[in-house]
Amino acid sequence: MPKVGMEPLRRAALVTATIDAIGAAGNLDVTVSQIAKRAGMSSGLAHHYFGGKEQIFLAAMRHTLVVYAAGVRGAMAMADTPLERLRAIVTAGFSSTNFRREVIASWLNFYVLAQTSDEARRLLNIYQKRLHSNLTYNLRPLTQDRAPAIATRLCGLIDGIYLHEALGQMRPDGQAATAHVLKALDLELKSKT
Amino acid sequence: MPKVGMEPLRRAALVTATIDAIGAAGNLDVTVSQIAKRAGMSSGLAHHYFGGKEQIFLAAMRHTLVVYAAGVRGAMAMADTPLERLRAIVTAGFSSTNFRREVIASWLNFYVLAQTSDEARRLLNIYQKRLHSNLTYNLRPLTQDRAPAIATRLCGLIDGIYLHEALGQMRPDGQAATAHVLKALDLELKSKT
DNA sequence: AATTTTGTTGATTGACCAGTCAATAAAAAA
DNA sequence: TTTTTTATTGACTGGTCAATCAACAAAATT
Repeated sequence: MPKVGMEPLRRAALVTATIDAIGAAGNLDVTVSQIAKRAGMSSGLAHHYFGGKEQIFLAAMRHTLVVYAAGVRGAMAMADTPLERLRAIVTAGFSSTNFRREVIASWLNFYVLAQTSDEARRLLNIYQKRLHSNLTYNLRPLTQDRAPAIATRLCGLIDGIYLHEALGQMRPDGQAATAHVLKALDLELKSKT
Repeated sequence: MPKVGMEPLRRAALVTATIDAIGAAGNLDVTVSQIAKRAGMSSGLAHHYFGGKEQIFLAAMRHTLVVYAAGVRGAMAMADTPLERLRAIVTAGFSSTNFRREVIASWLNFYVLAQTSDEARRLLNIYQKRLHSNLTYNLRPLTQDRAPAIATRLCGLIDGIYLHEALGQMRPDGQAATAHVLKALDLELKSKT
């Protein structure tokens, strides 16, 4: 049976299976066997490729972040002005790819993981720093030295609304979420102080 | 040794021990024995009073919410105008009581618990609804029918900034957090649409 | 004084699971 | 062809832990 060149396929399968499993369980109490089964292989193989459970989680987290970053970059590339780019950043974060139940559940659990795992915290800080700096950079021409503070508020609002949608009993509504953040952006831009 | 009337004392000790233990561990992988030891009793007794692990967590969550709600009520009672009450709500949420590492860590983990436990989700929804309705009620005289939407954004911002402080490597800064939310409130109030 | 209620412990049980390992086999390299 | 590398499995081990239980003891009730 062994076909050569399986490693990347297996790793990818495990990563998406992990996100699905976390989404299904709602927490990180997911066994390696469950993940492996979902990915169509034995638990031994999962250990073989990733070494341990935490490394599987971290790989899933990295993947989530990479997908998110790619979405933001893609959306920004289509925009010509700072304002359009700001809108693109917000919209991309609430796009259907990043705003599915399983992905949201994963984020929530990564937050918790970041409290104990240095690597998880590092990854989360990269995301937060990048979001903040993307916003600041594009806010600068519009708001000068107020840009960093505004970016901080927008970051908070984005993550907060994300959280709210995650916990609300209703199906996550990316449209409404986006509209709220854009409204806040609007208010910030109109203000002179 | 058995002194009568211990039940309420034991329950209270277990609840605070649970919050401390979650804060120390950073997640819900806290054993009943650890909690019991921290509260100065045997694991059997913890089971005796609460029945099971999840119920201990839920009791801790209820306690956190009760303390939070009391803080908000207390701060609101000192205020005379809607605007002052709005400021009180925001400030109370970031007060030193609610803005300690262990409490923040507990909140984060309660978010995760809410994904699997109906009772946890119910409790969290109560908190969210109450916050939203407190804000809406006091925003109404100032902003009429825009109040609910503004309240939604403020809720999001509060929770989002709370989250950010929880995950940042620095010591949580309630002052700065409060200032950001109040600034956003200010912008919303100045806007005519 | 006898009985019931309340408080308390720590051992035990039964289940679960991460990580290891020996075994097997196809493919690639020597 | 022999050897090495890569792929794969599932059984096994050692450890952990939630929940239960028998036993003991003080206080309250009868």
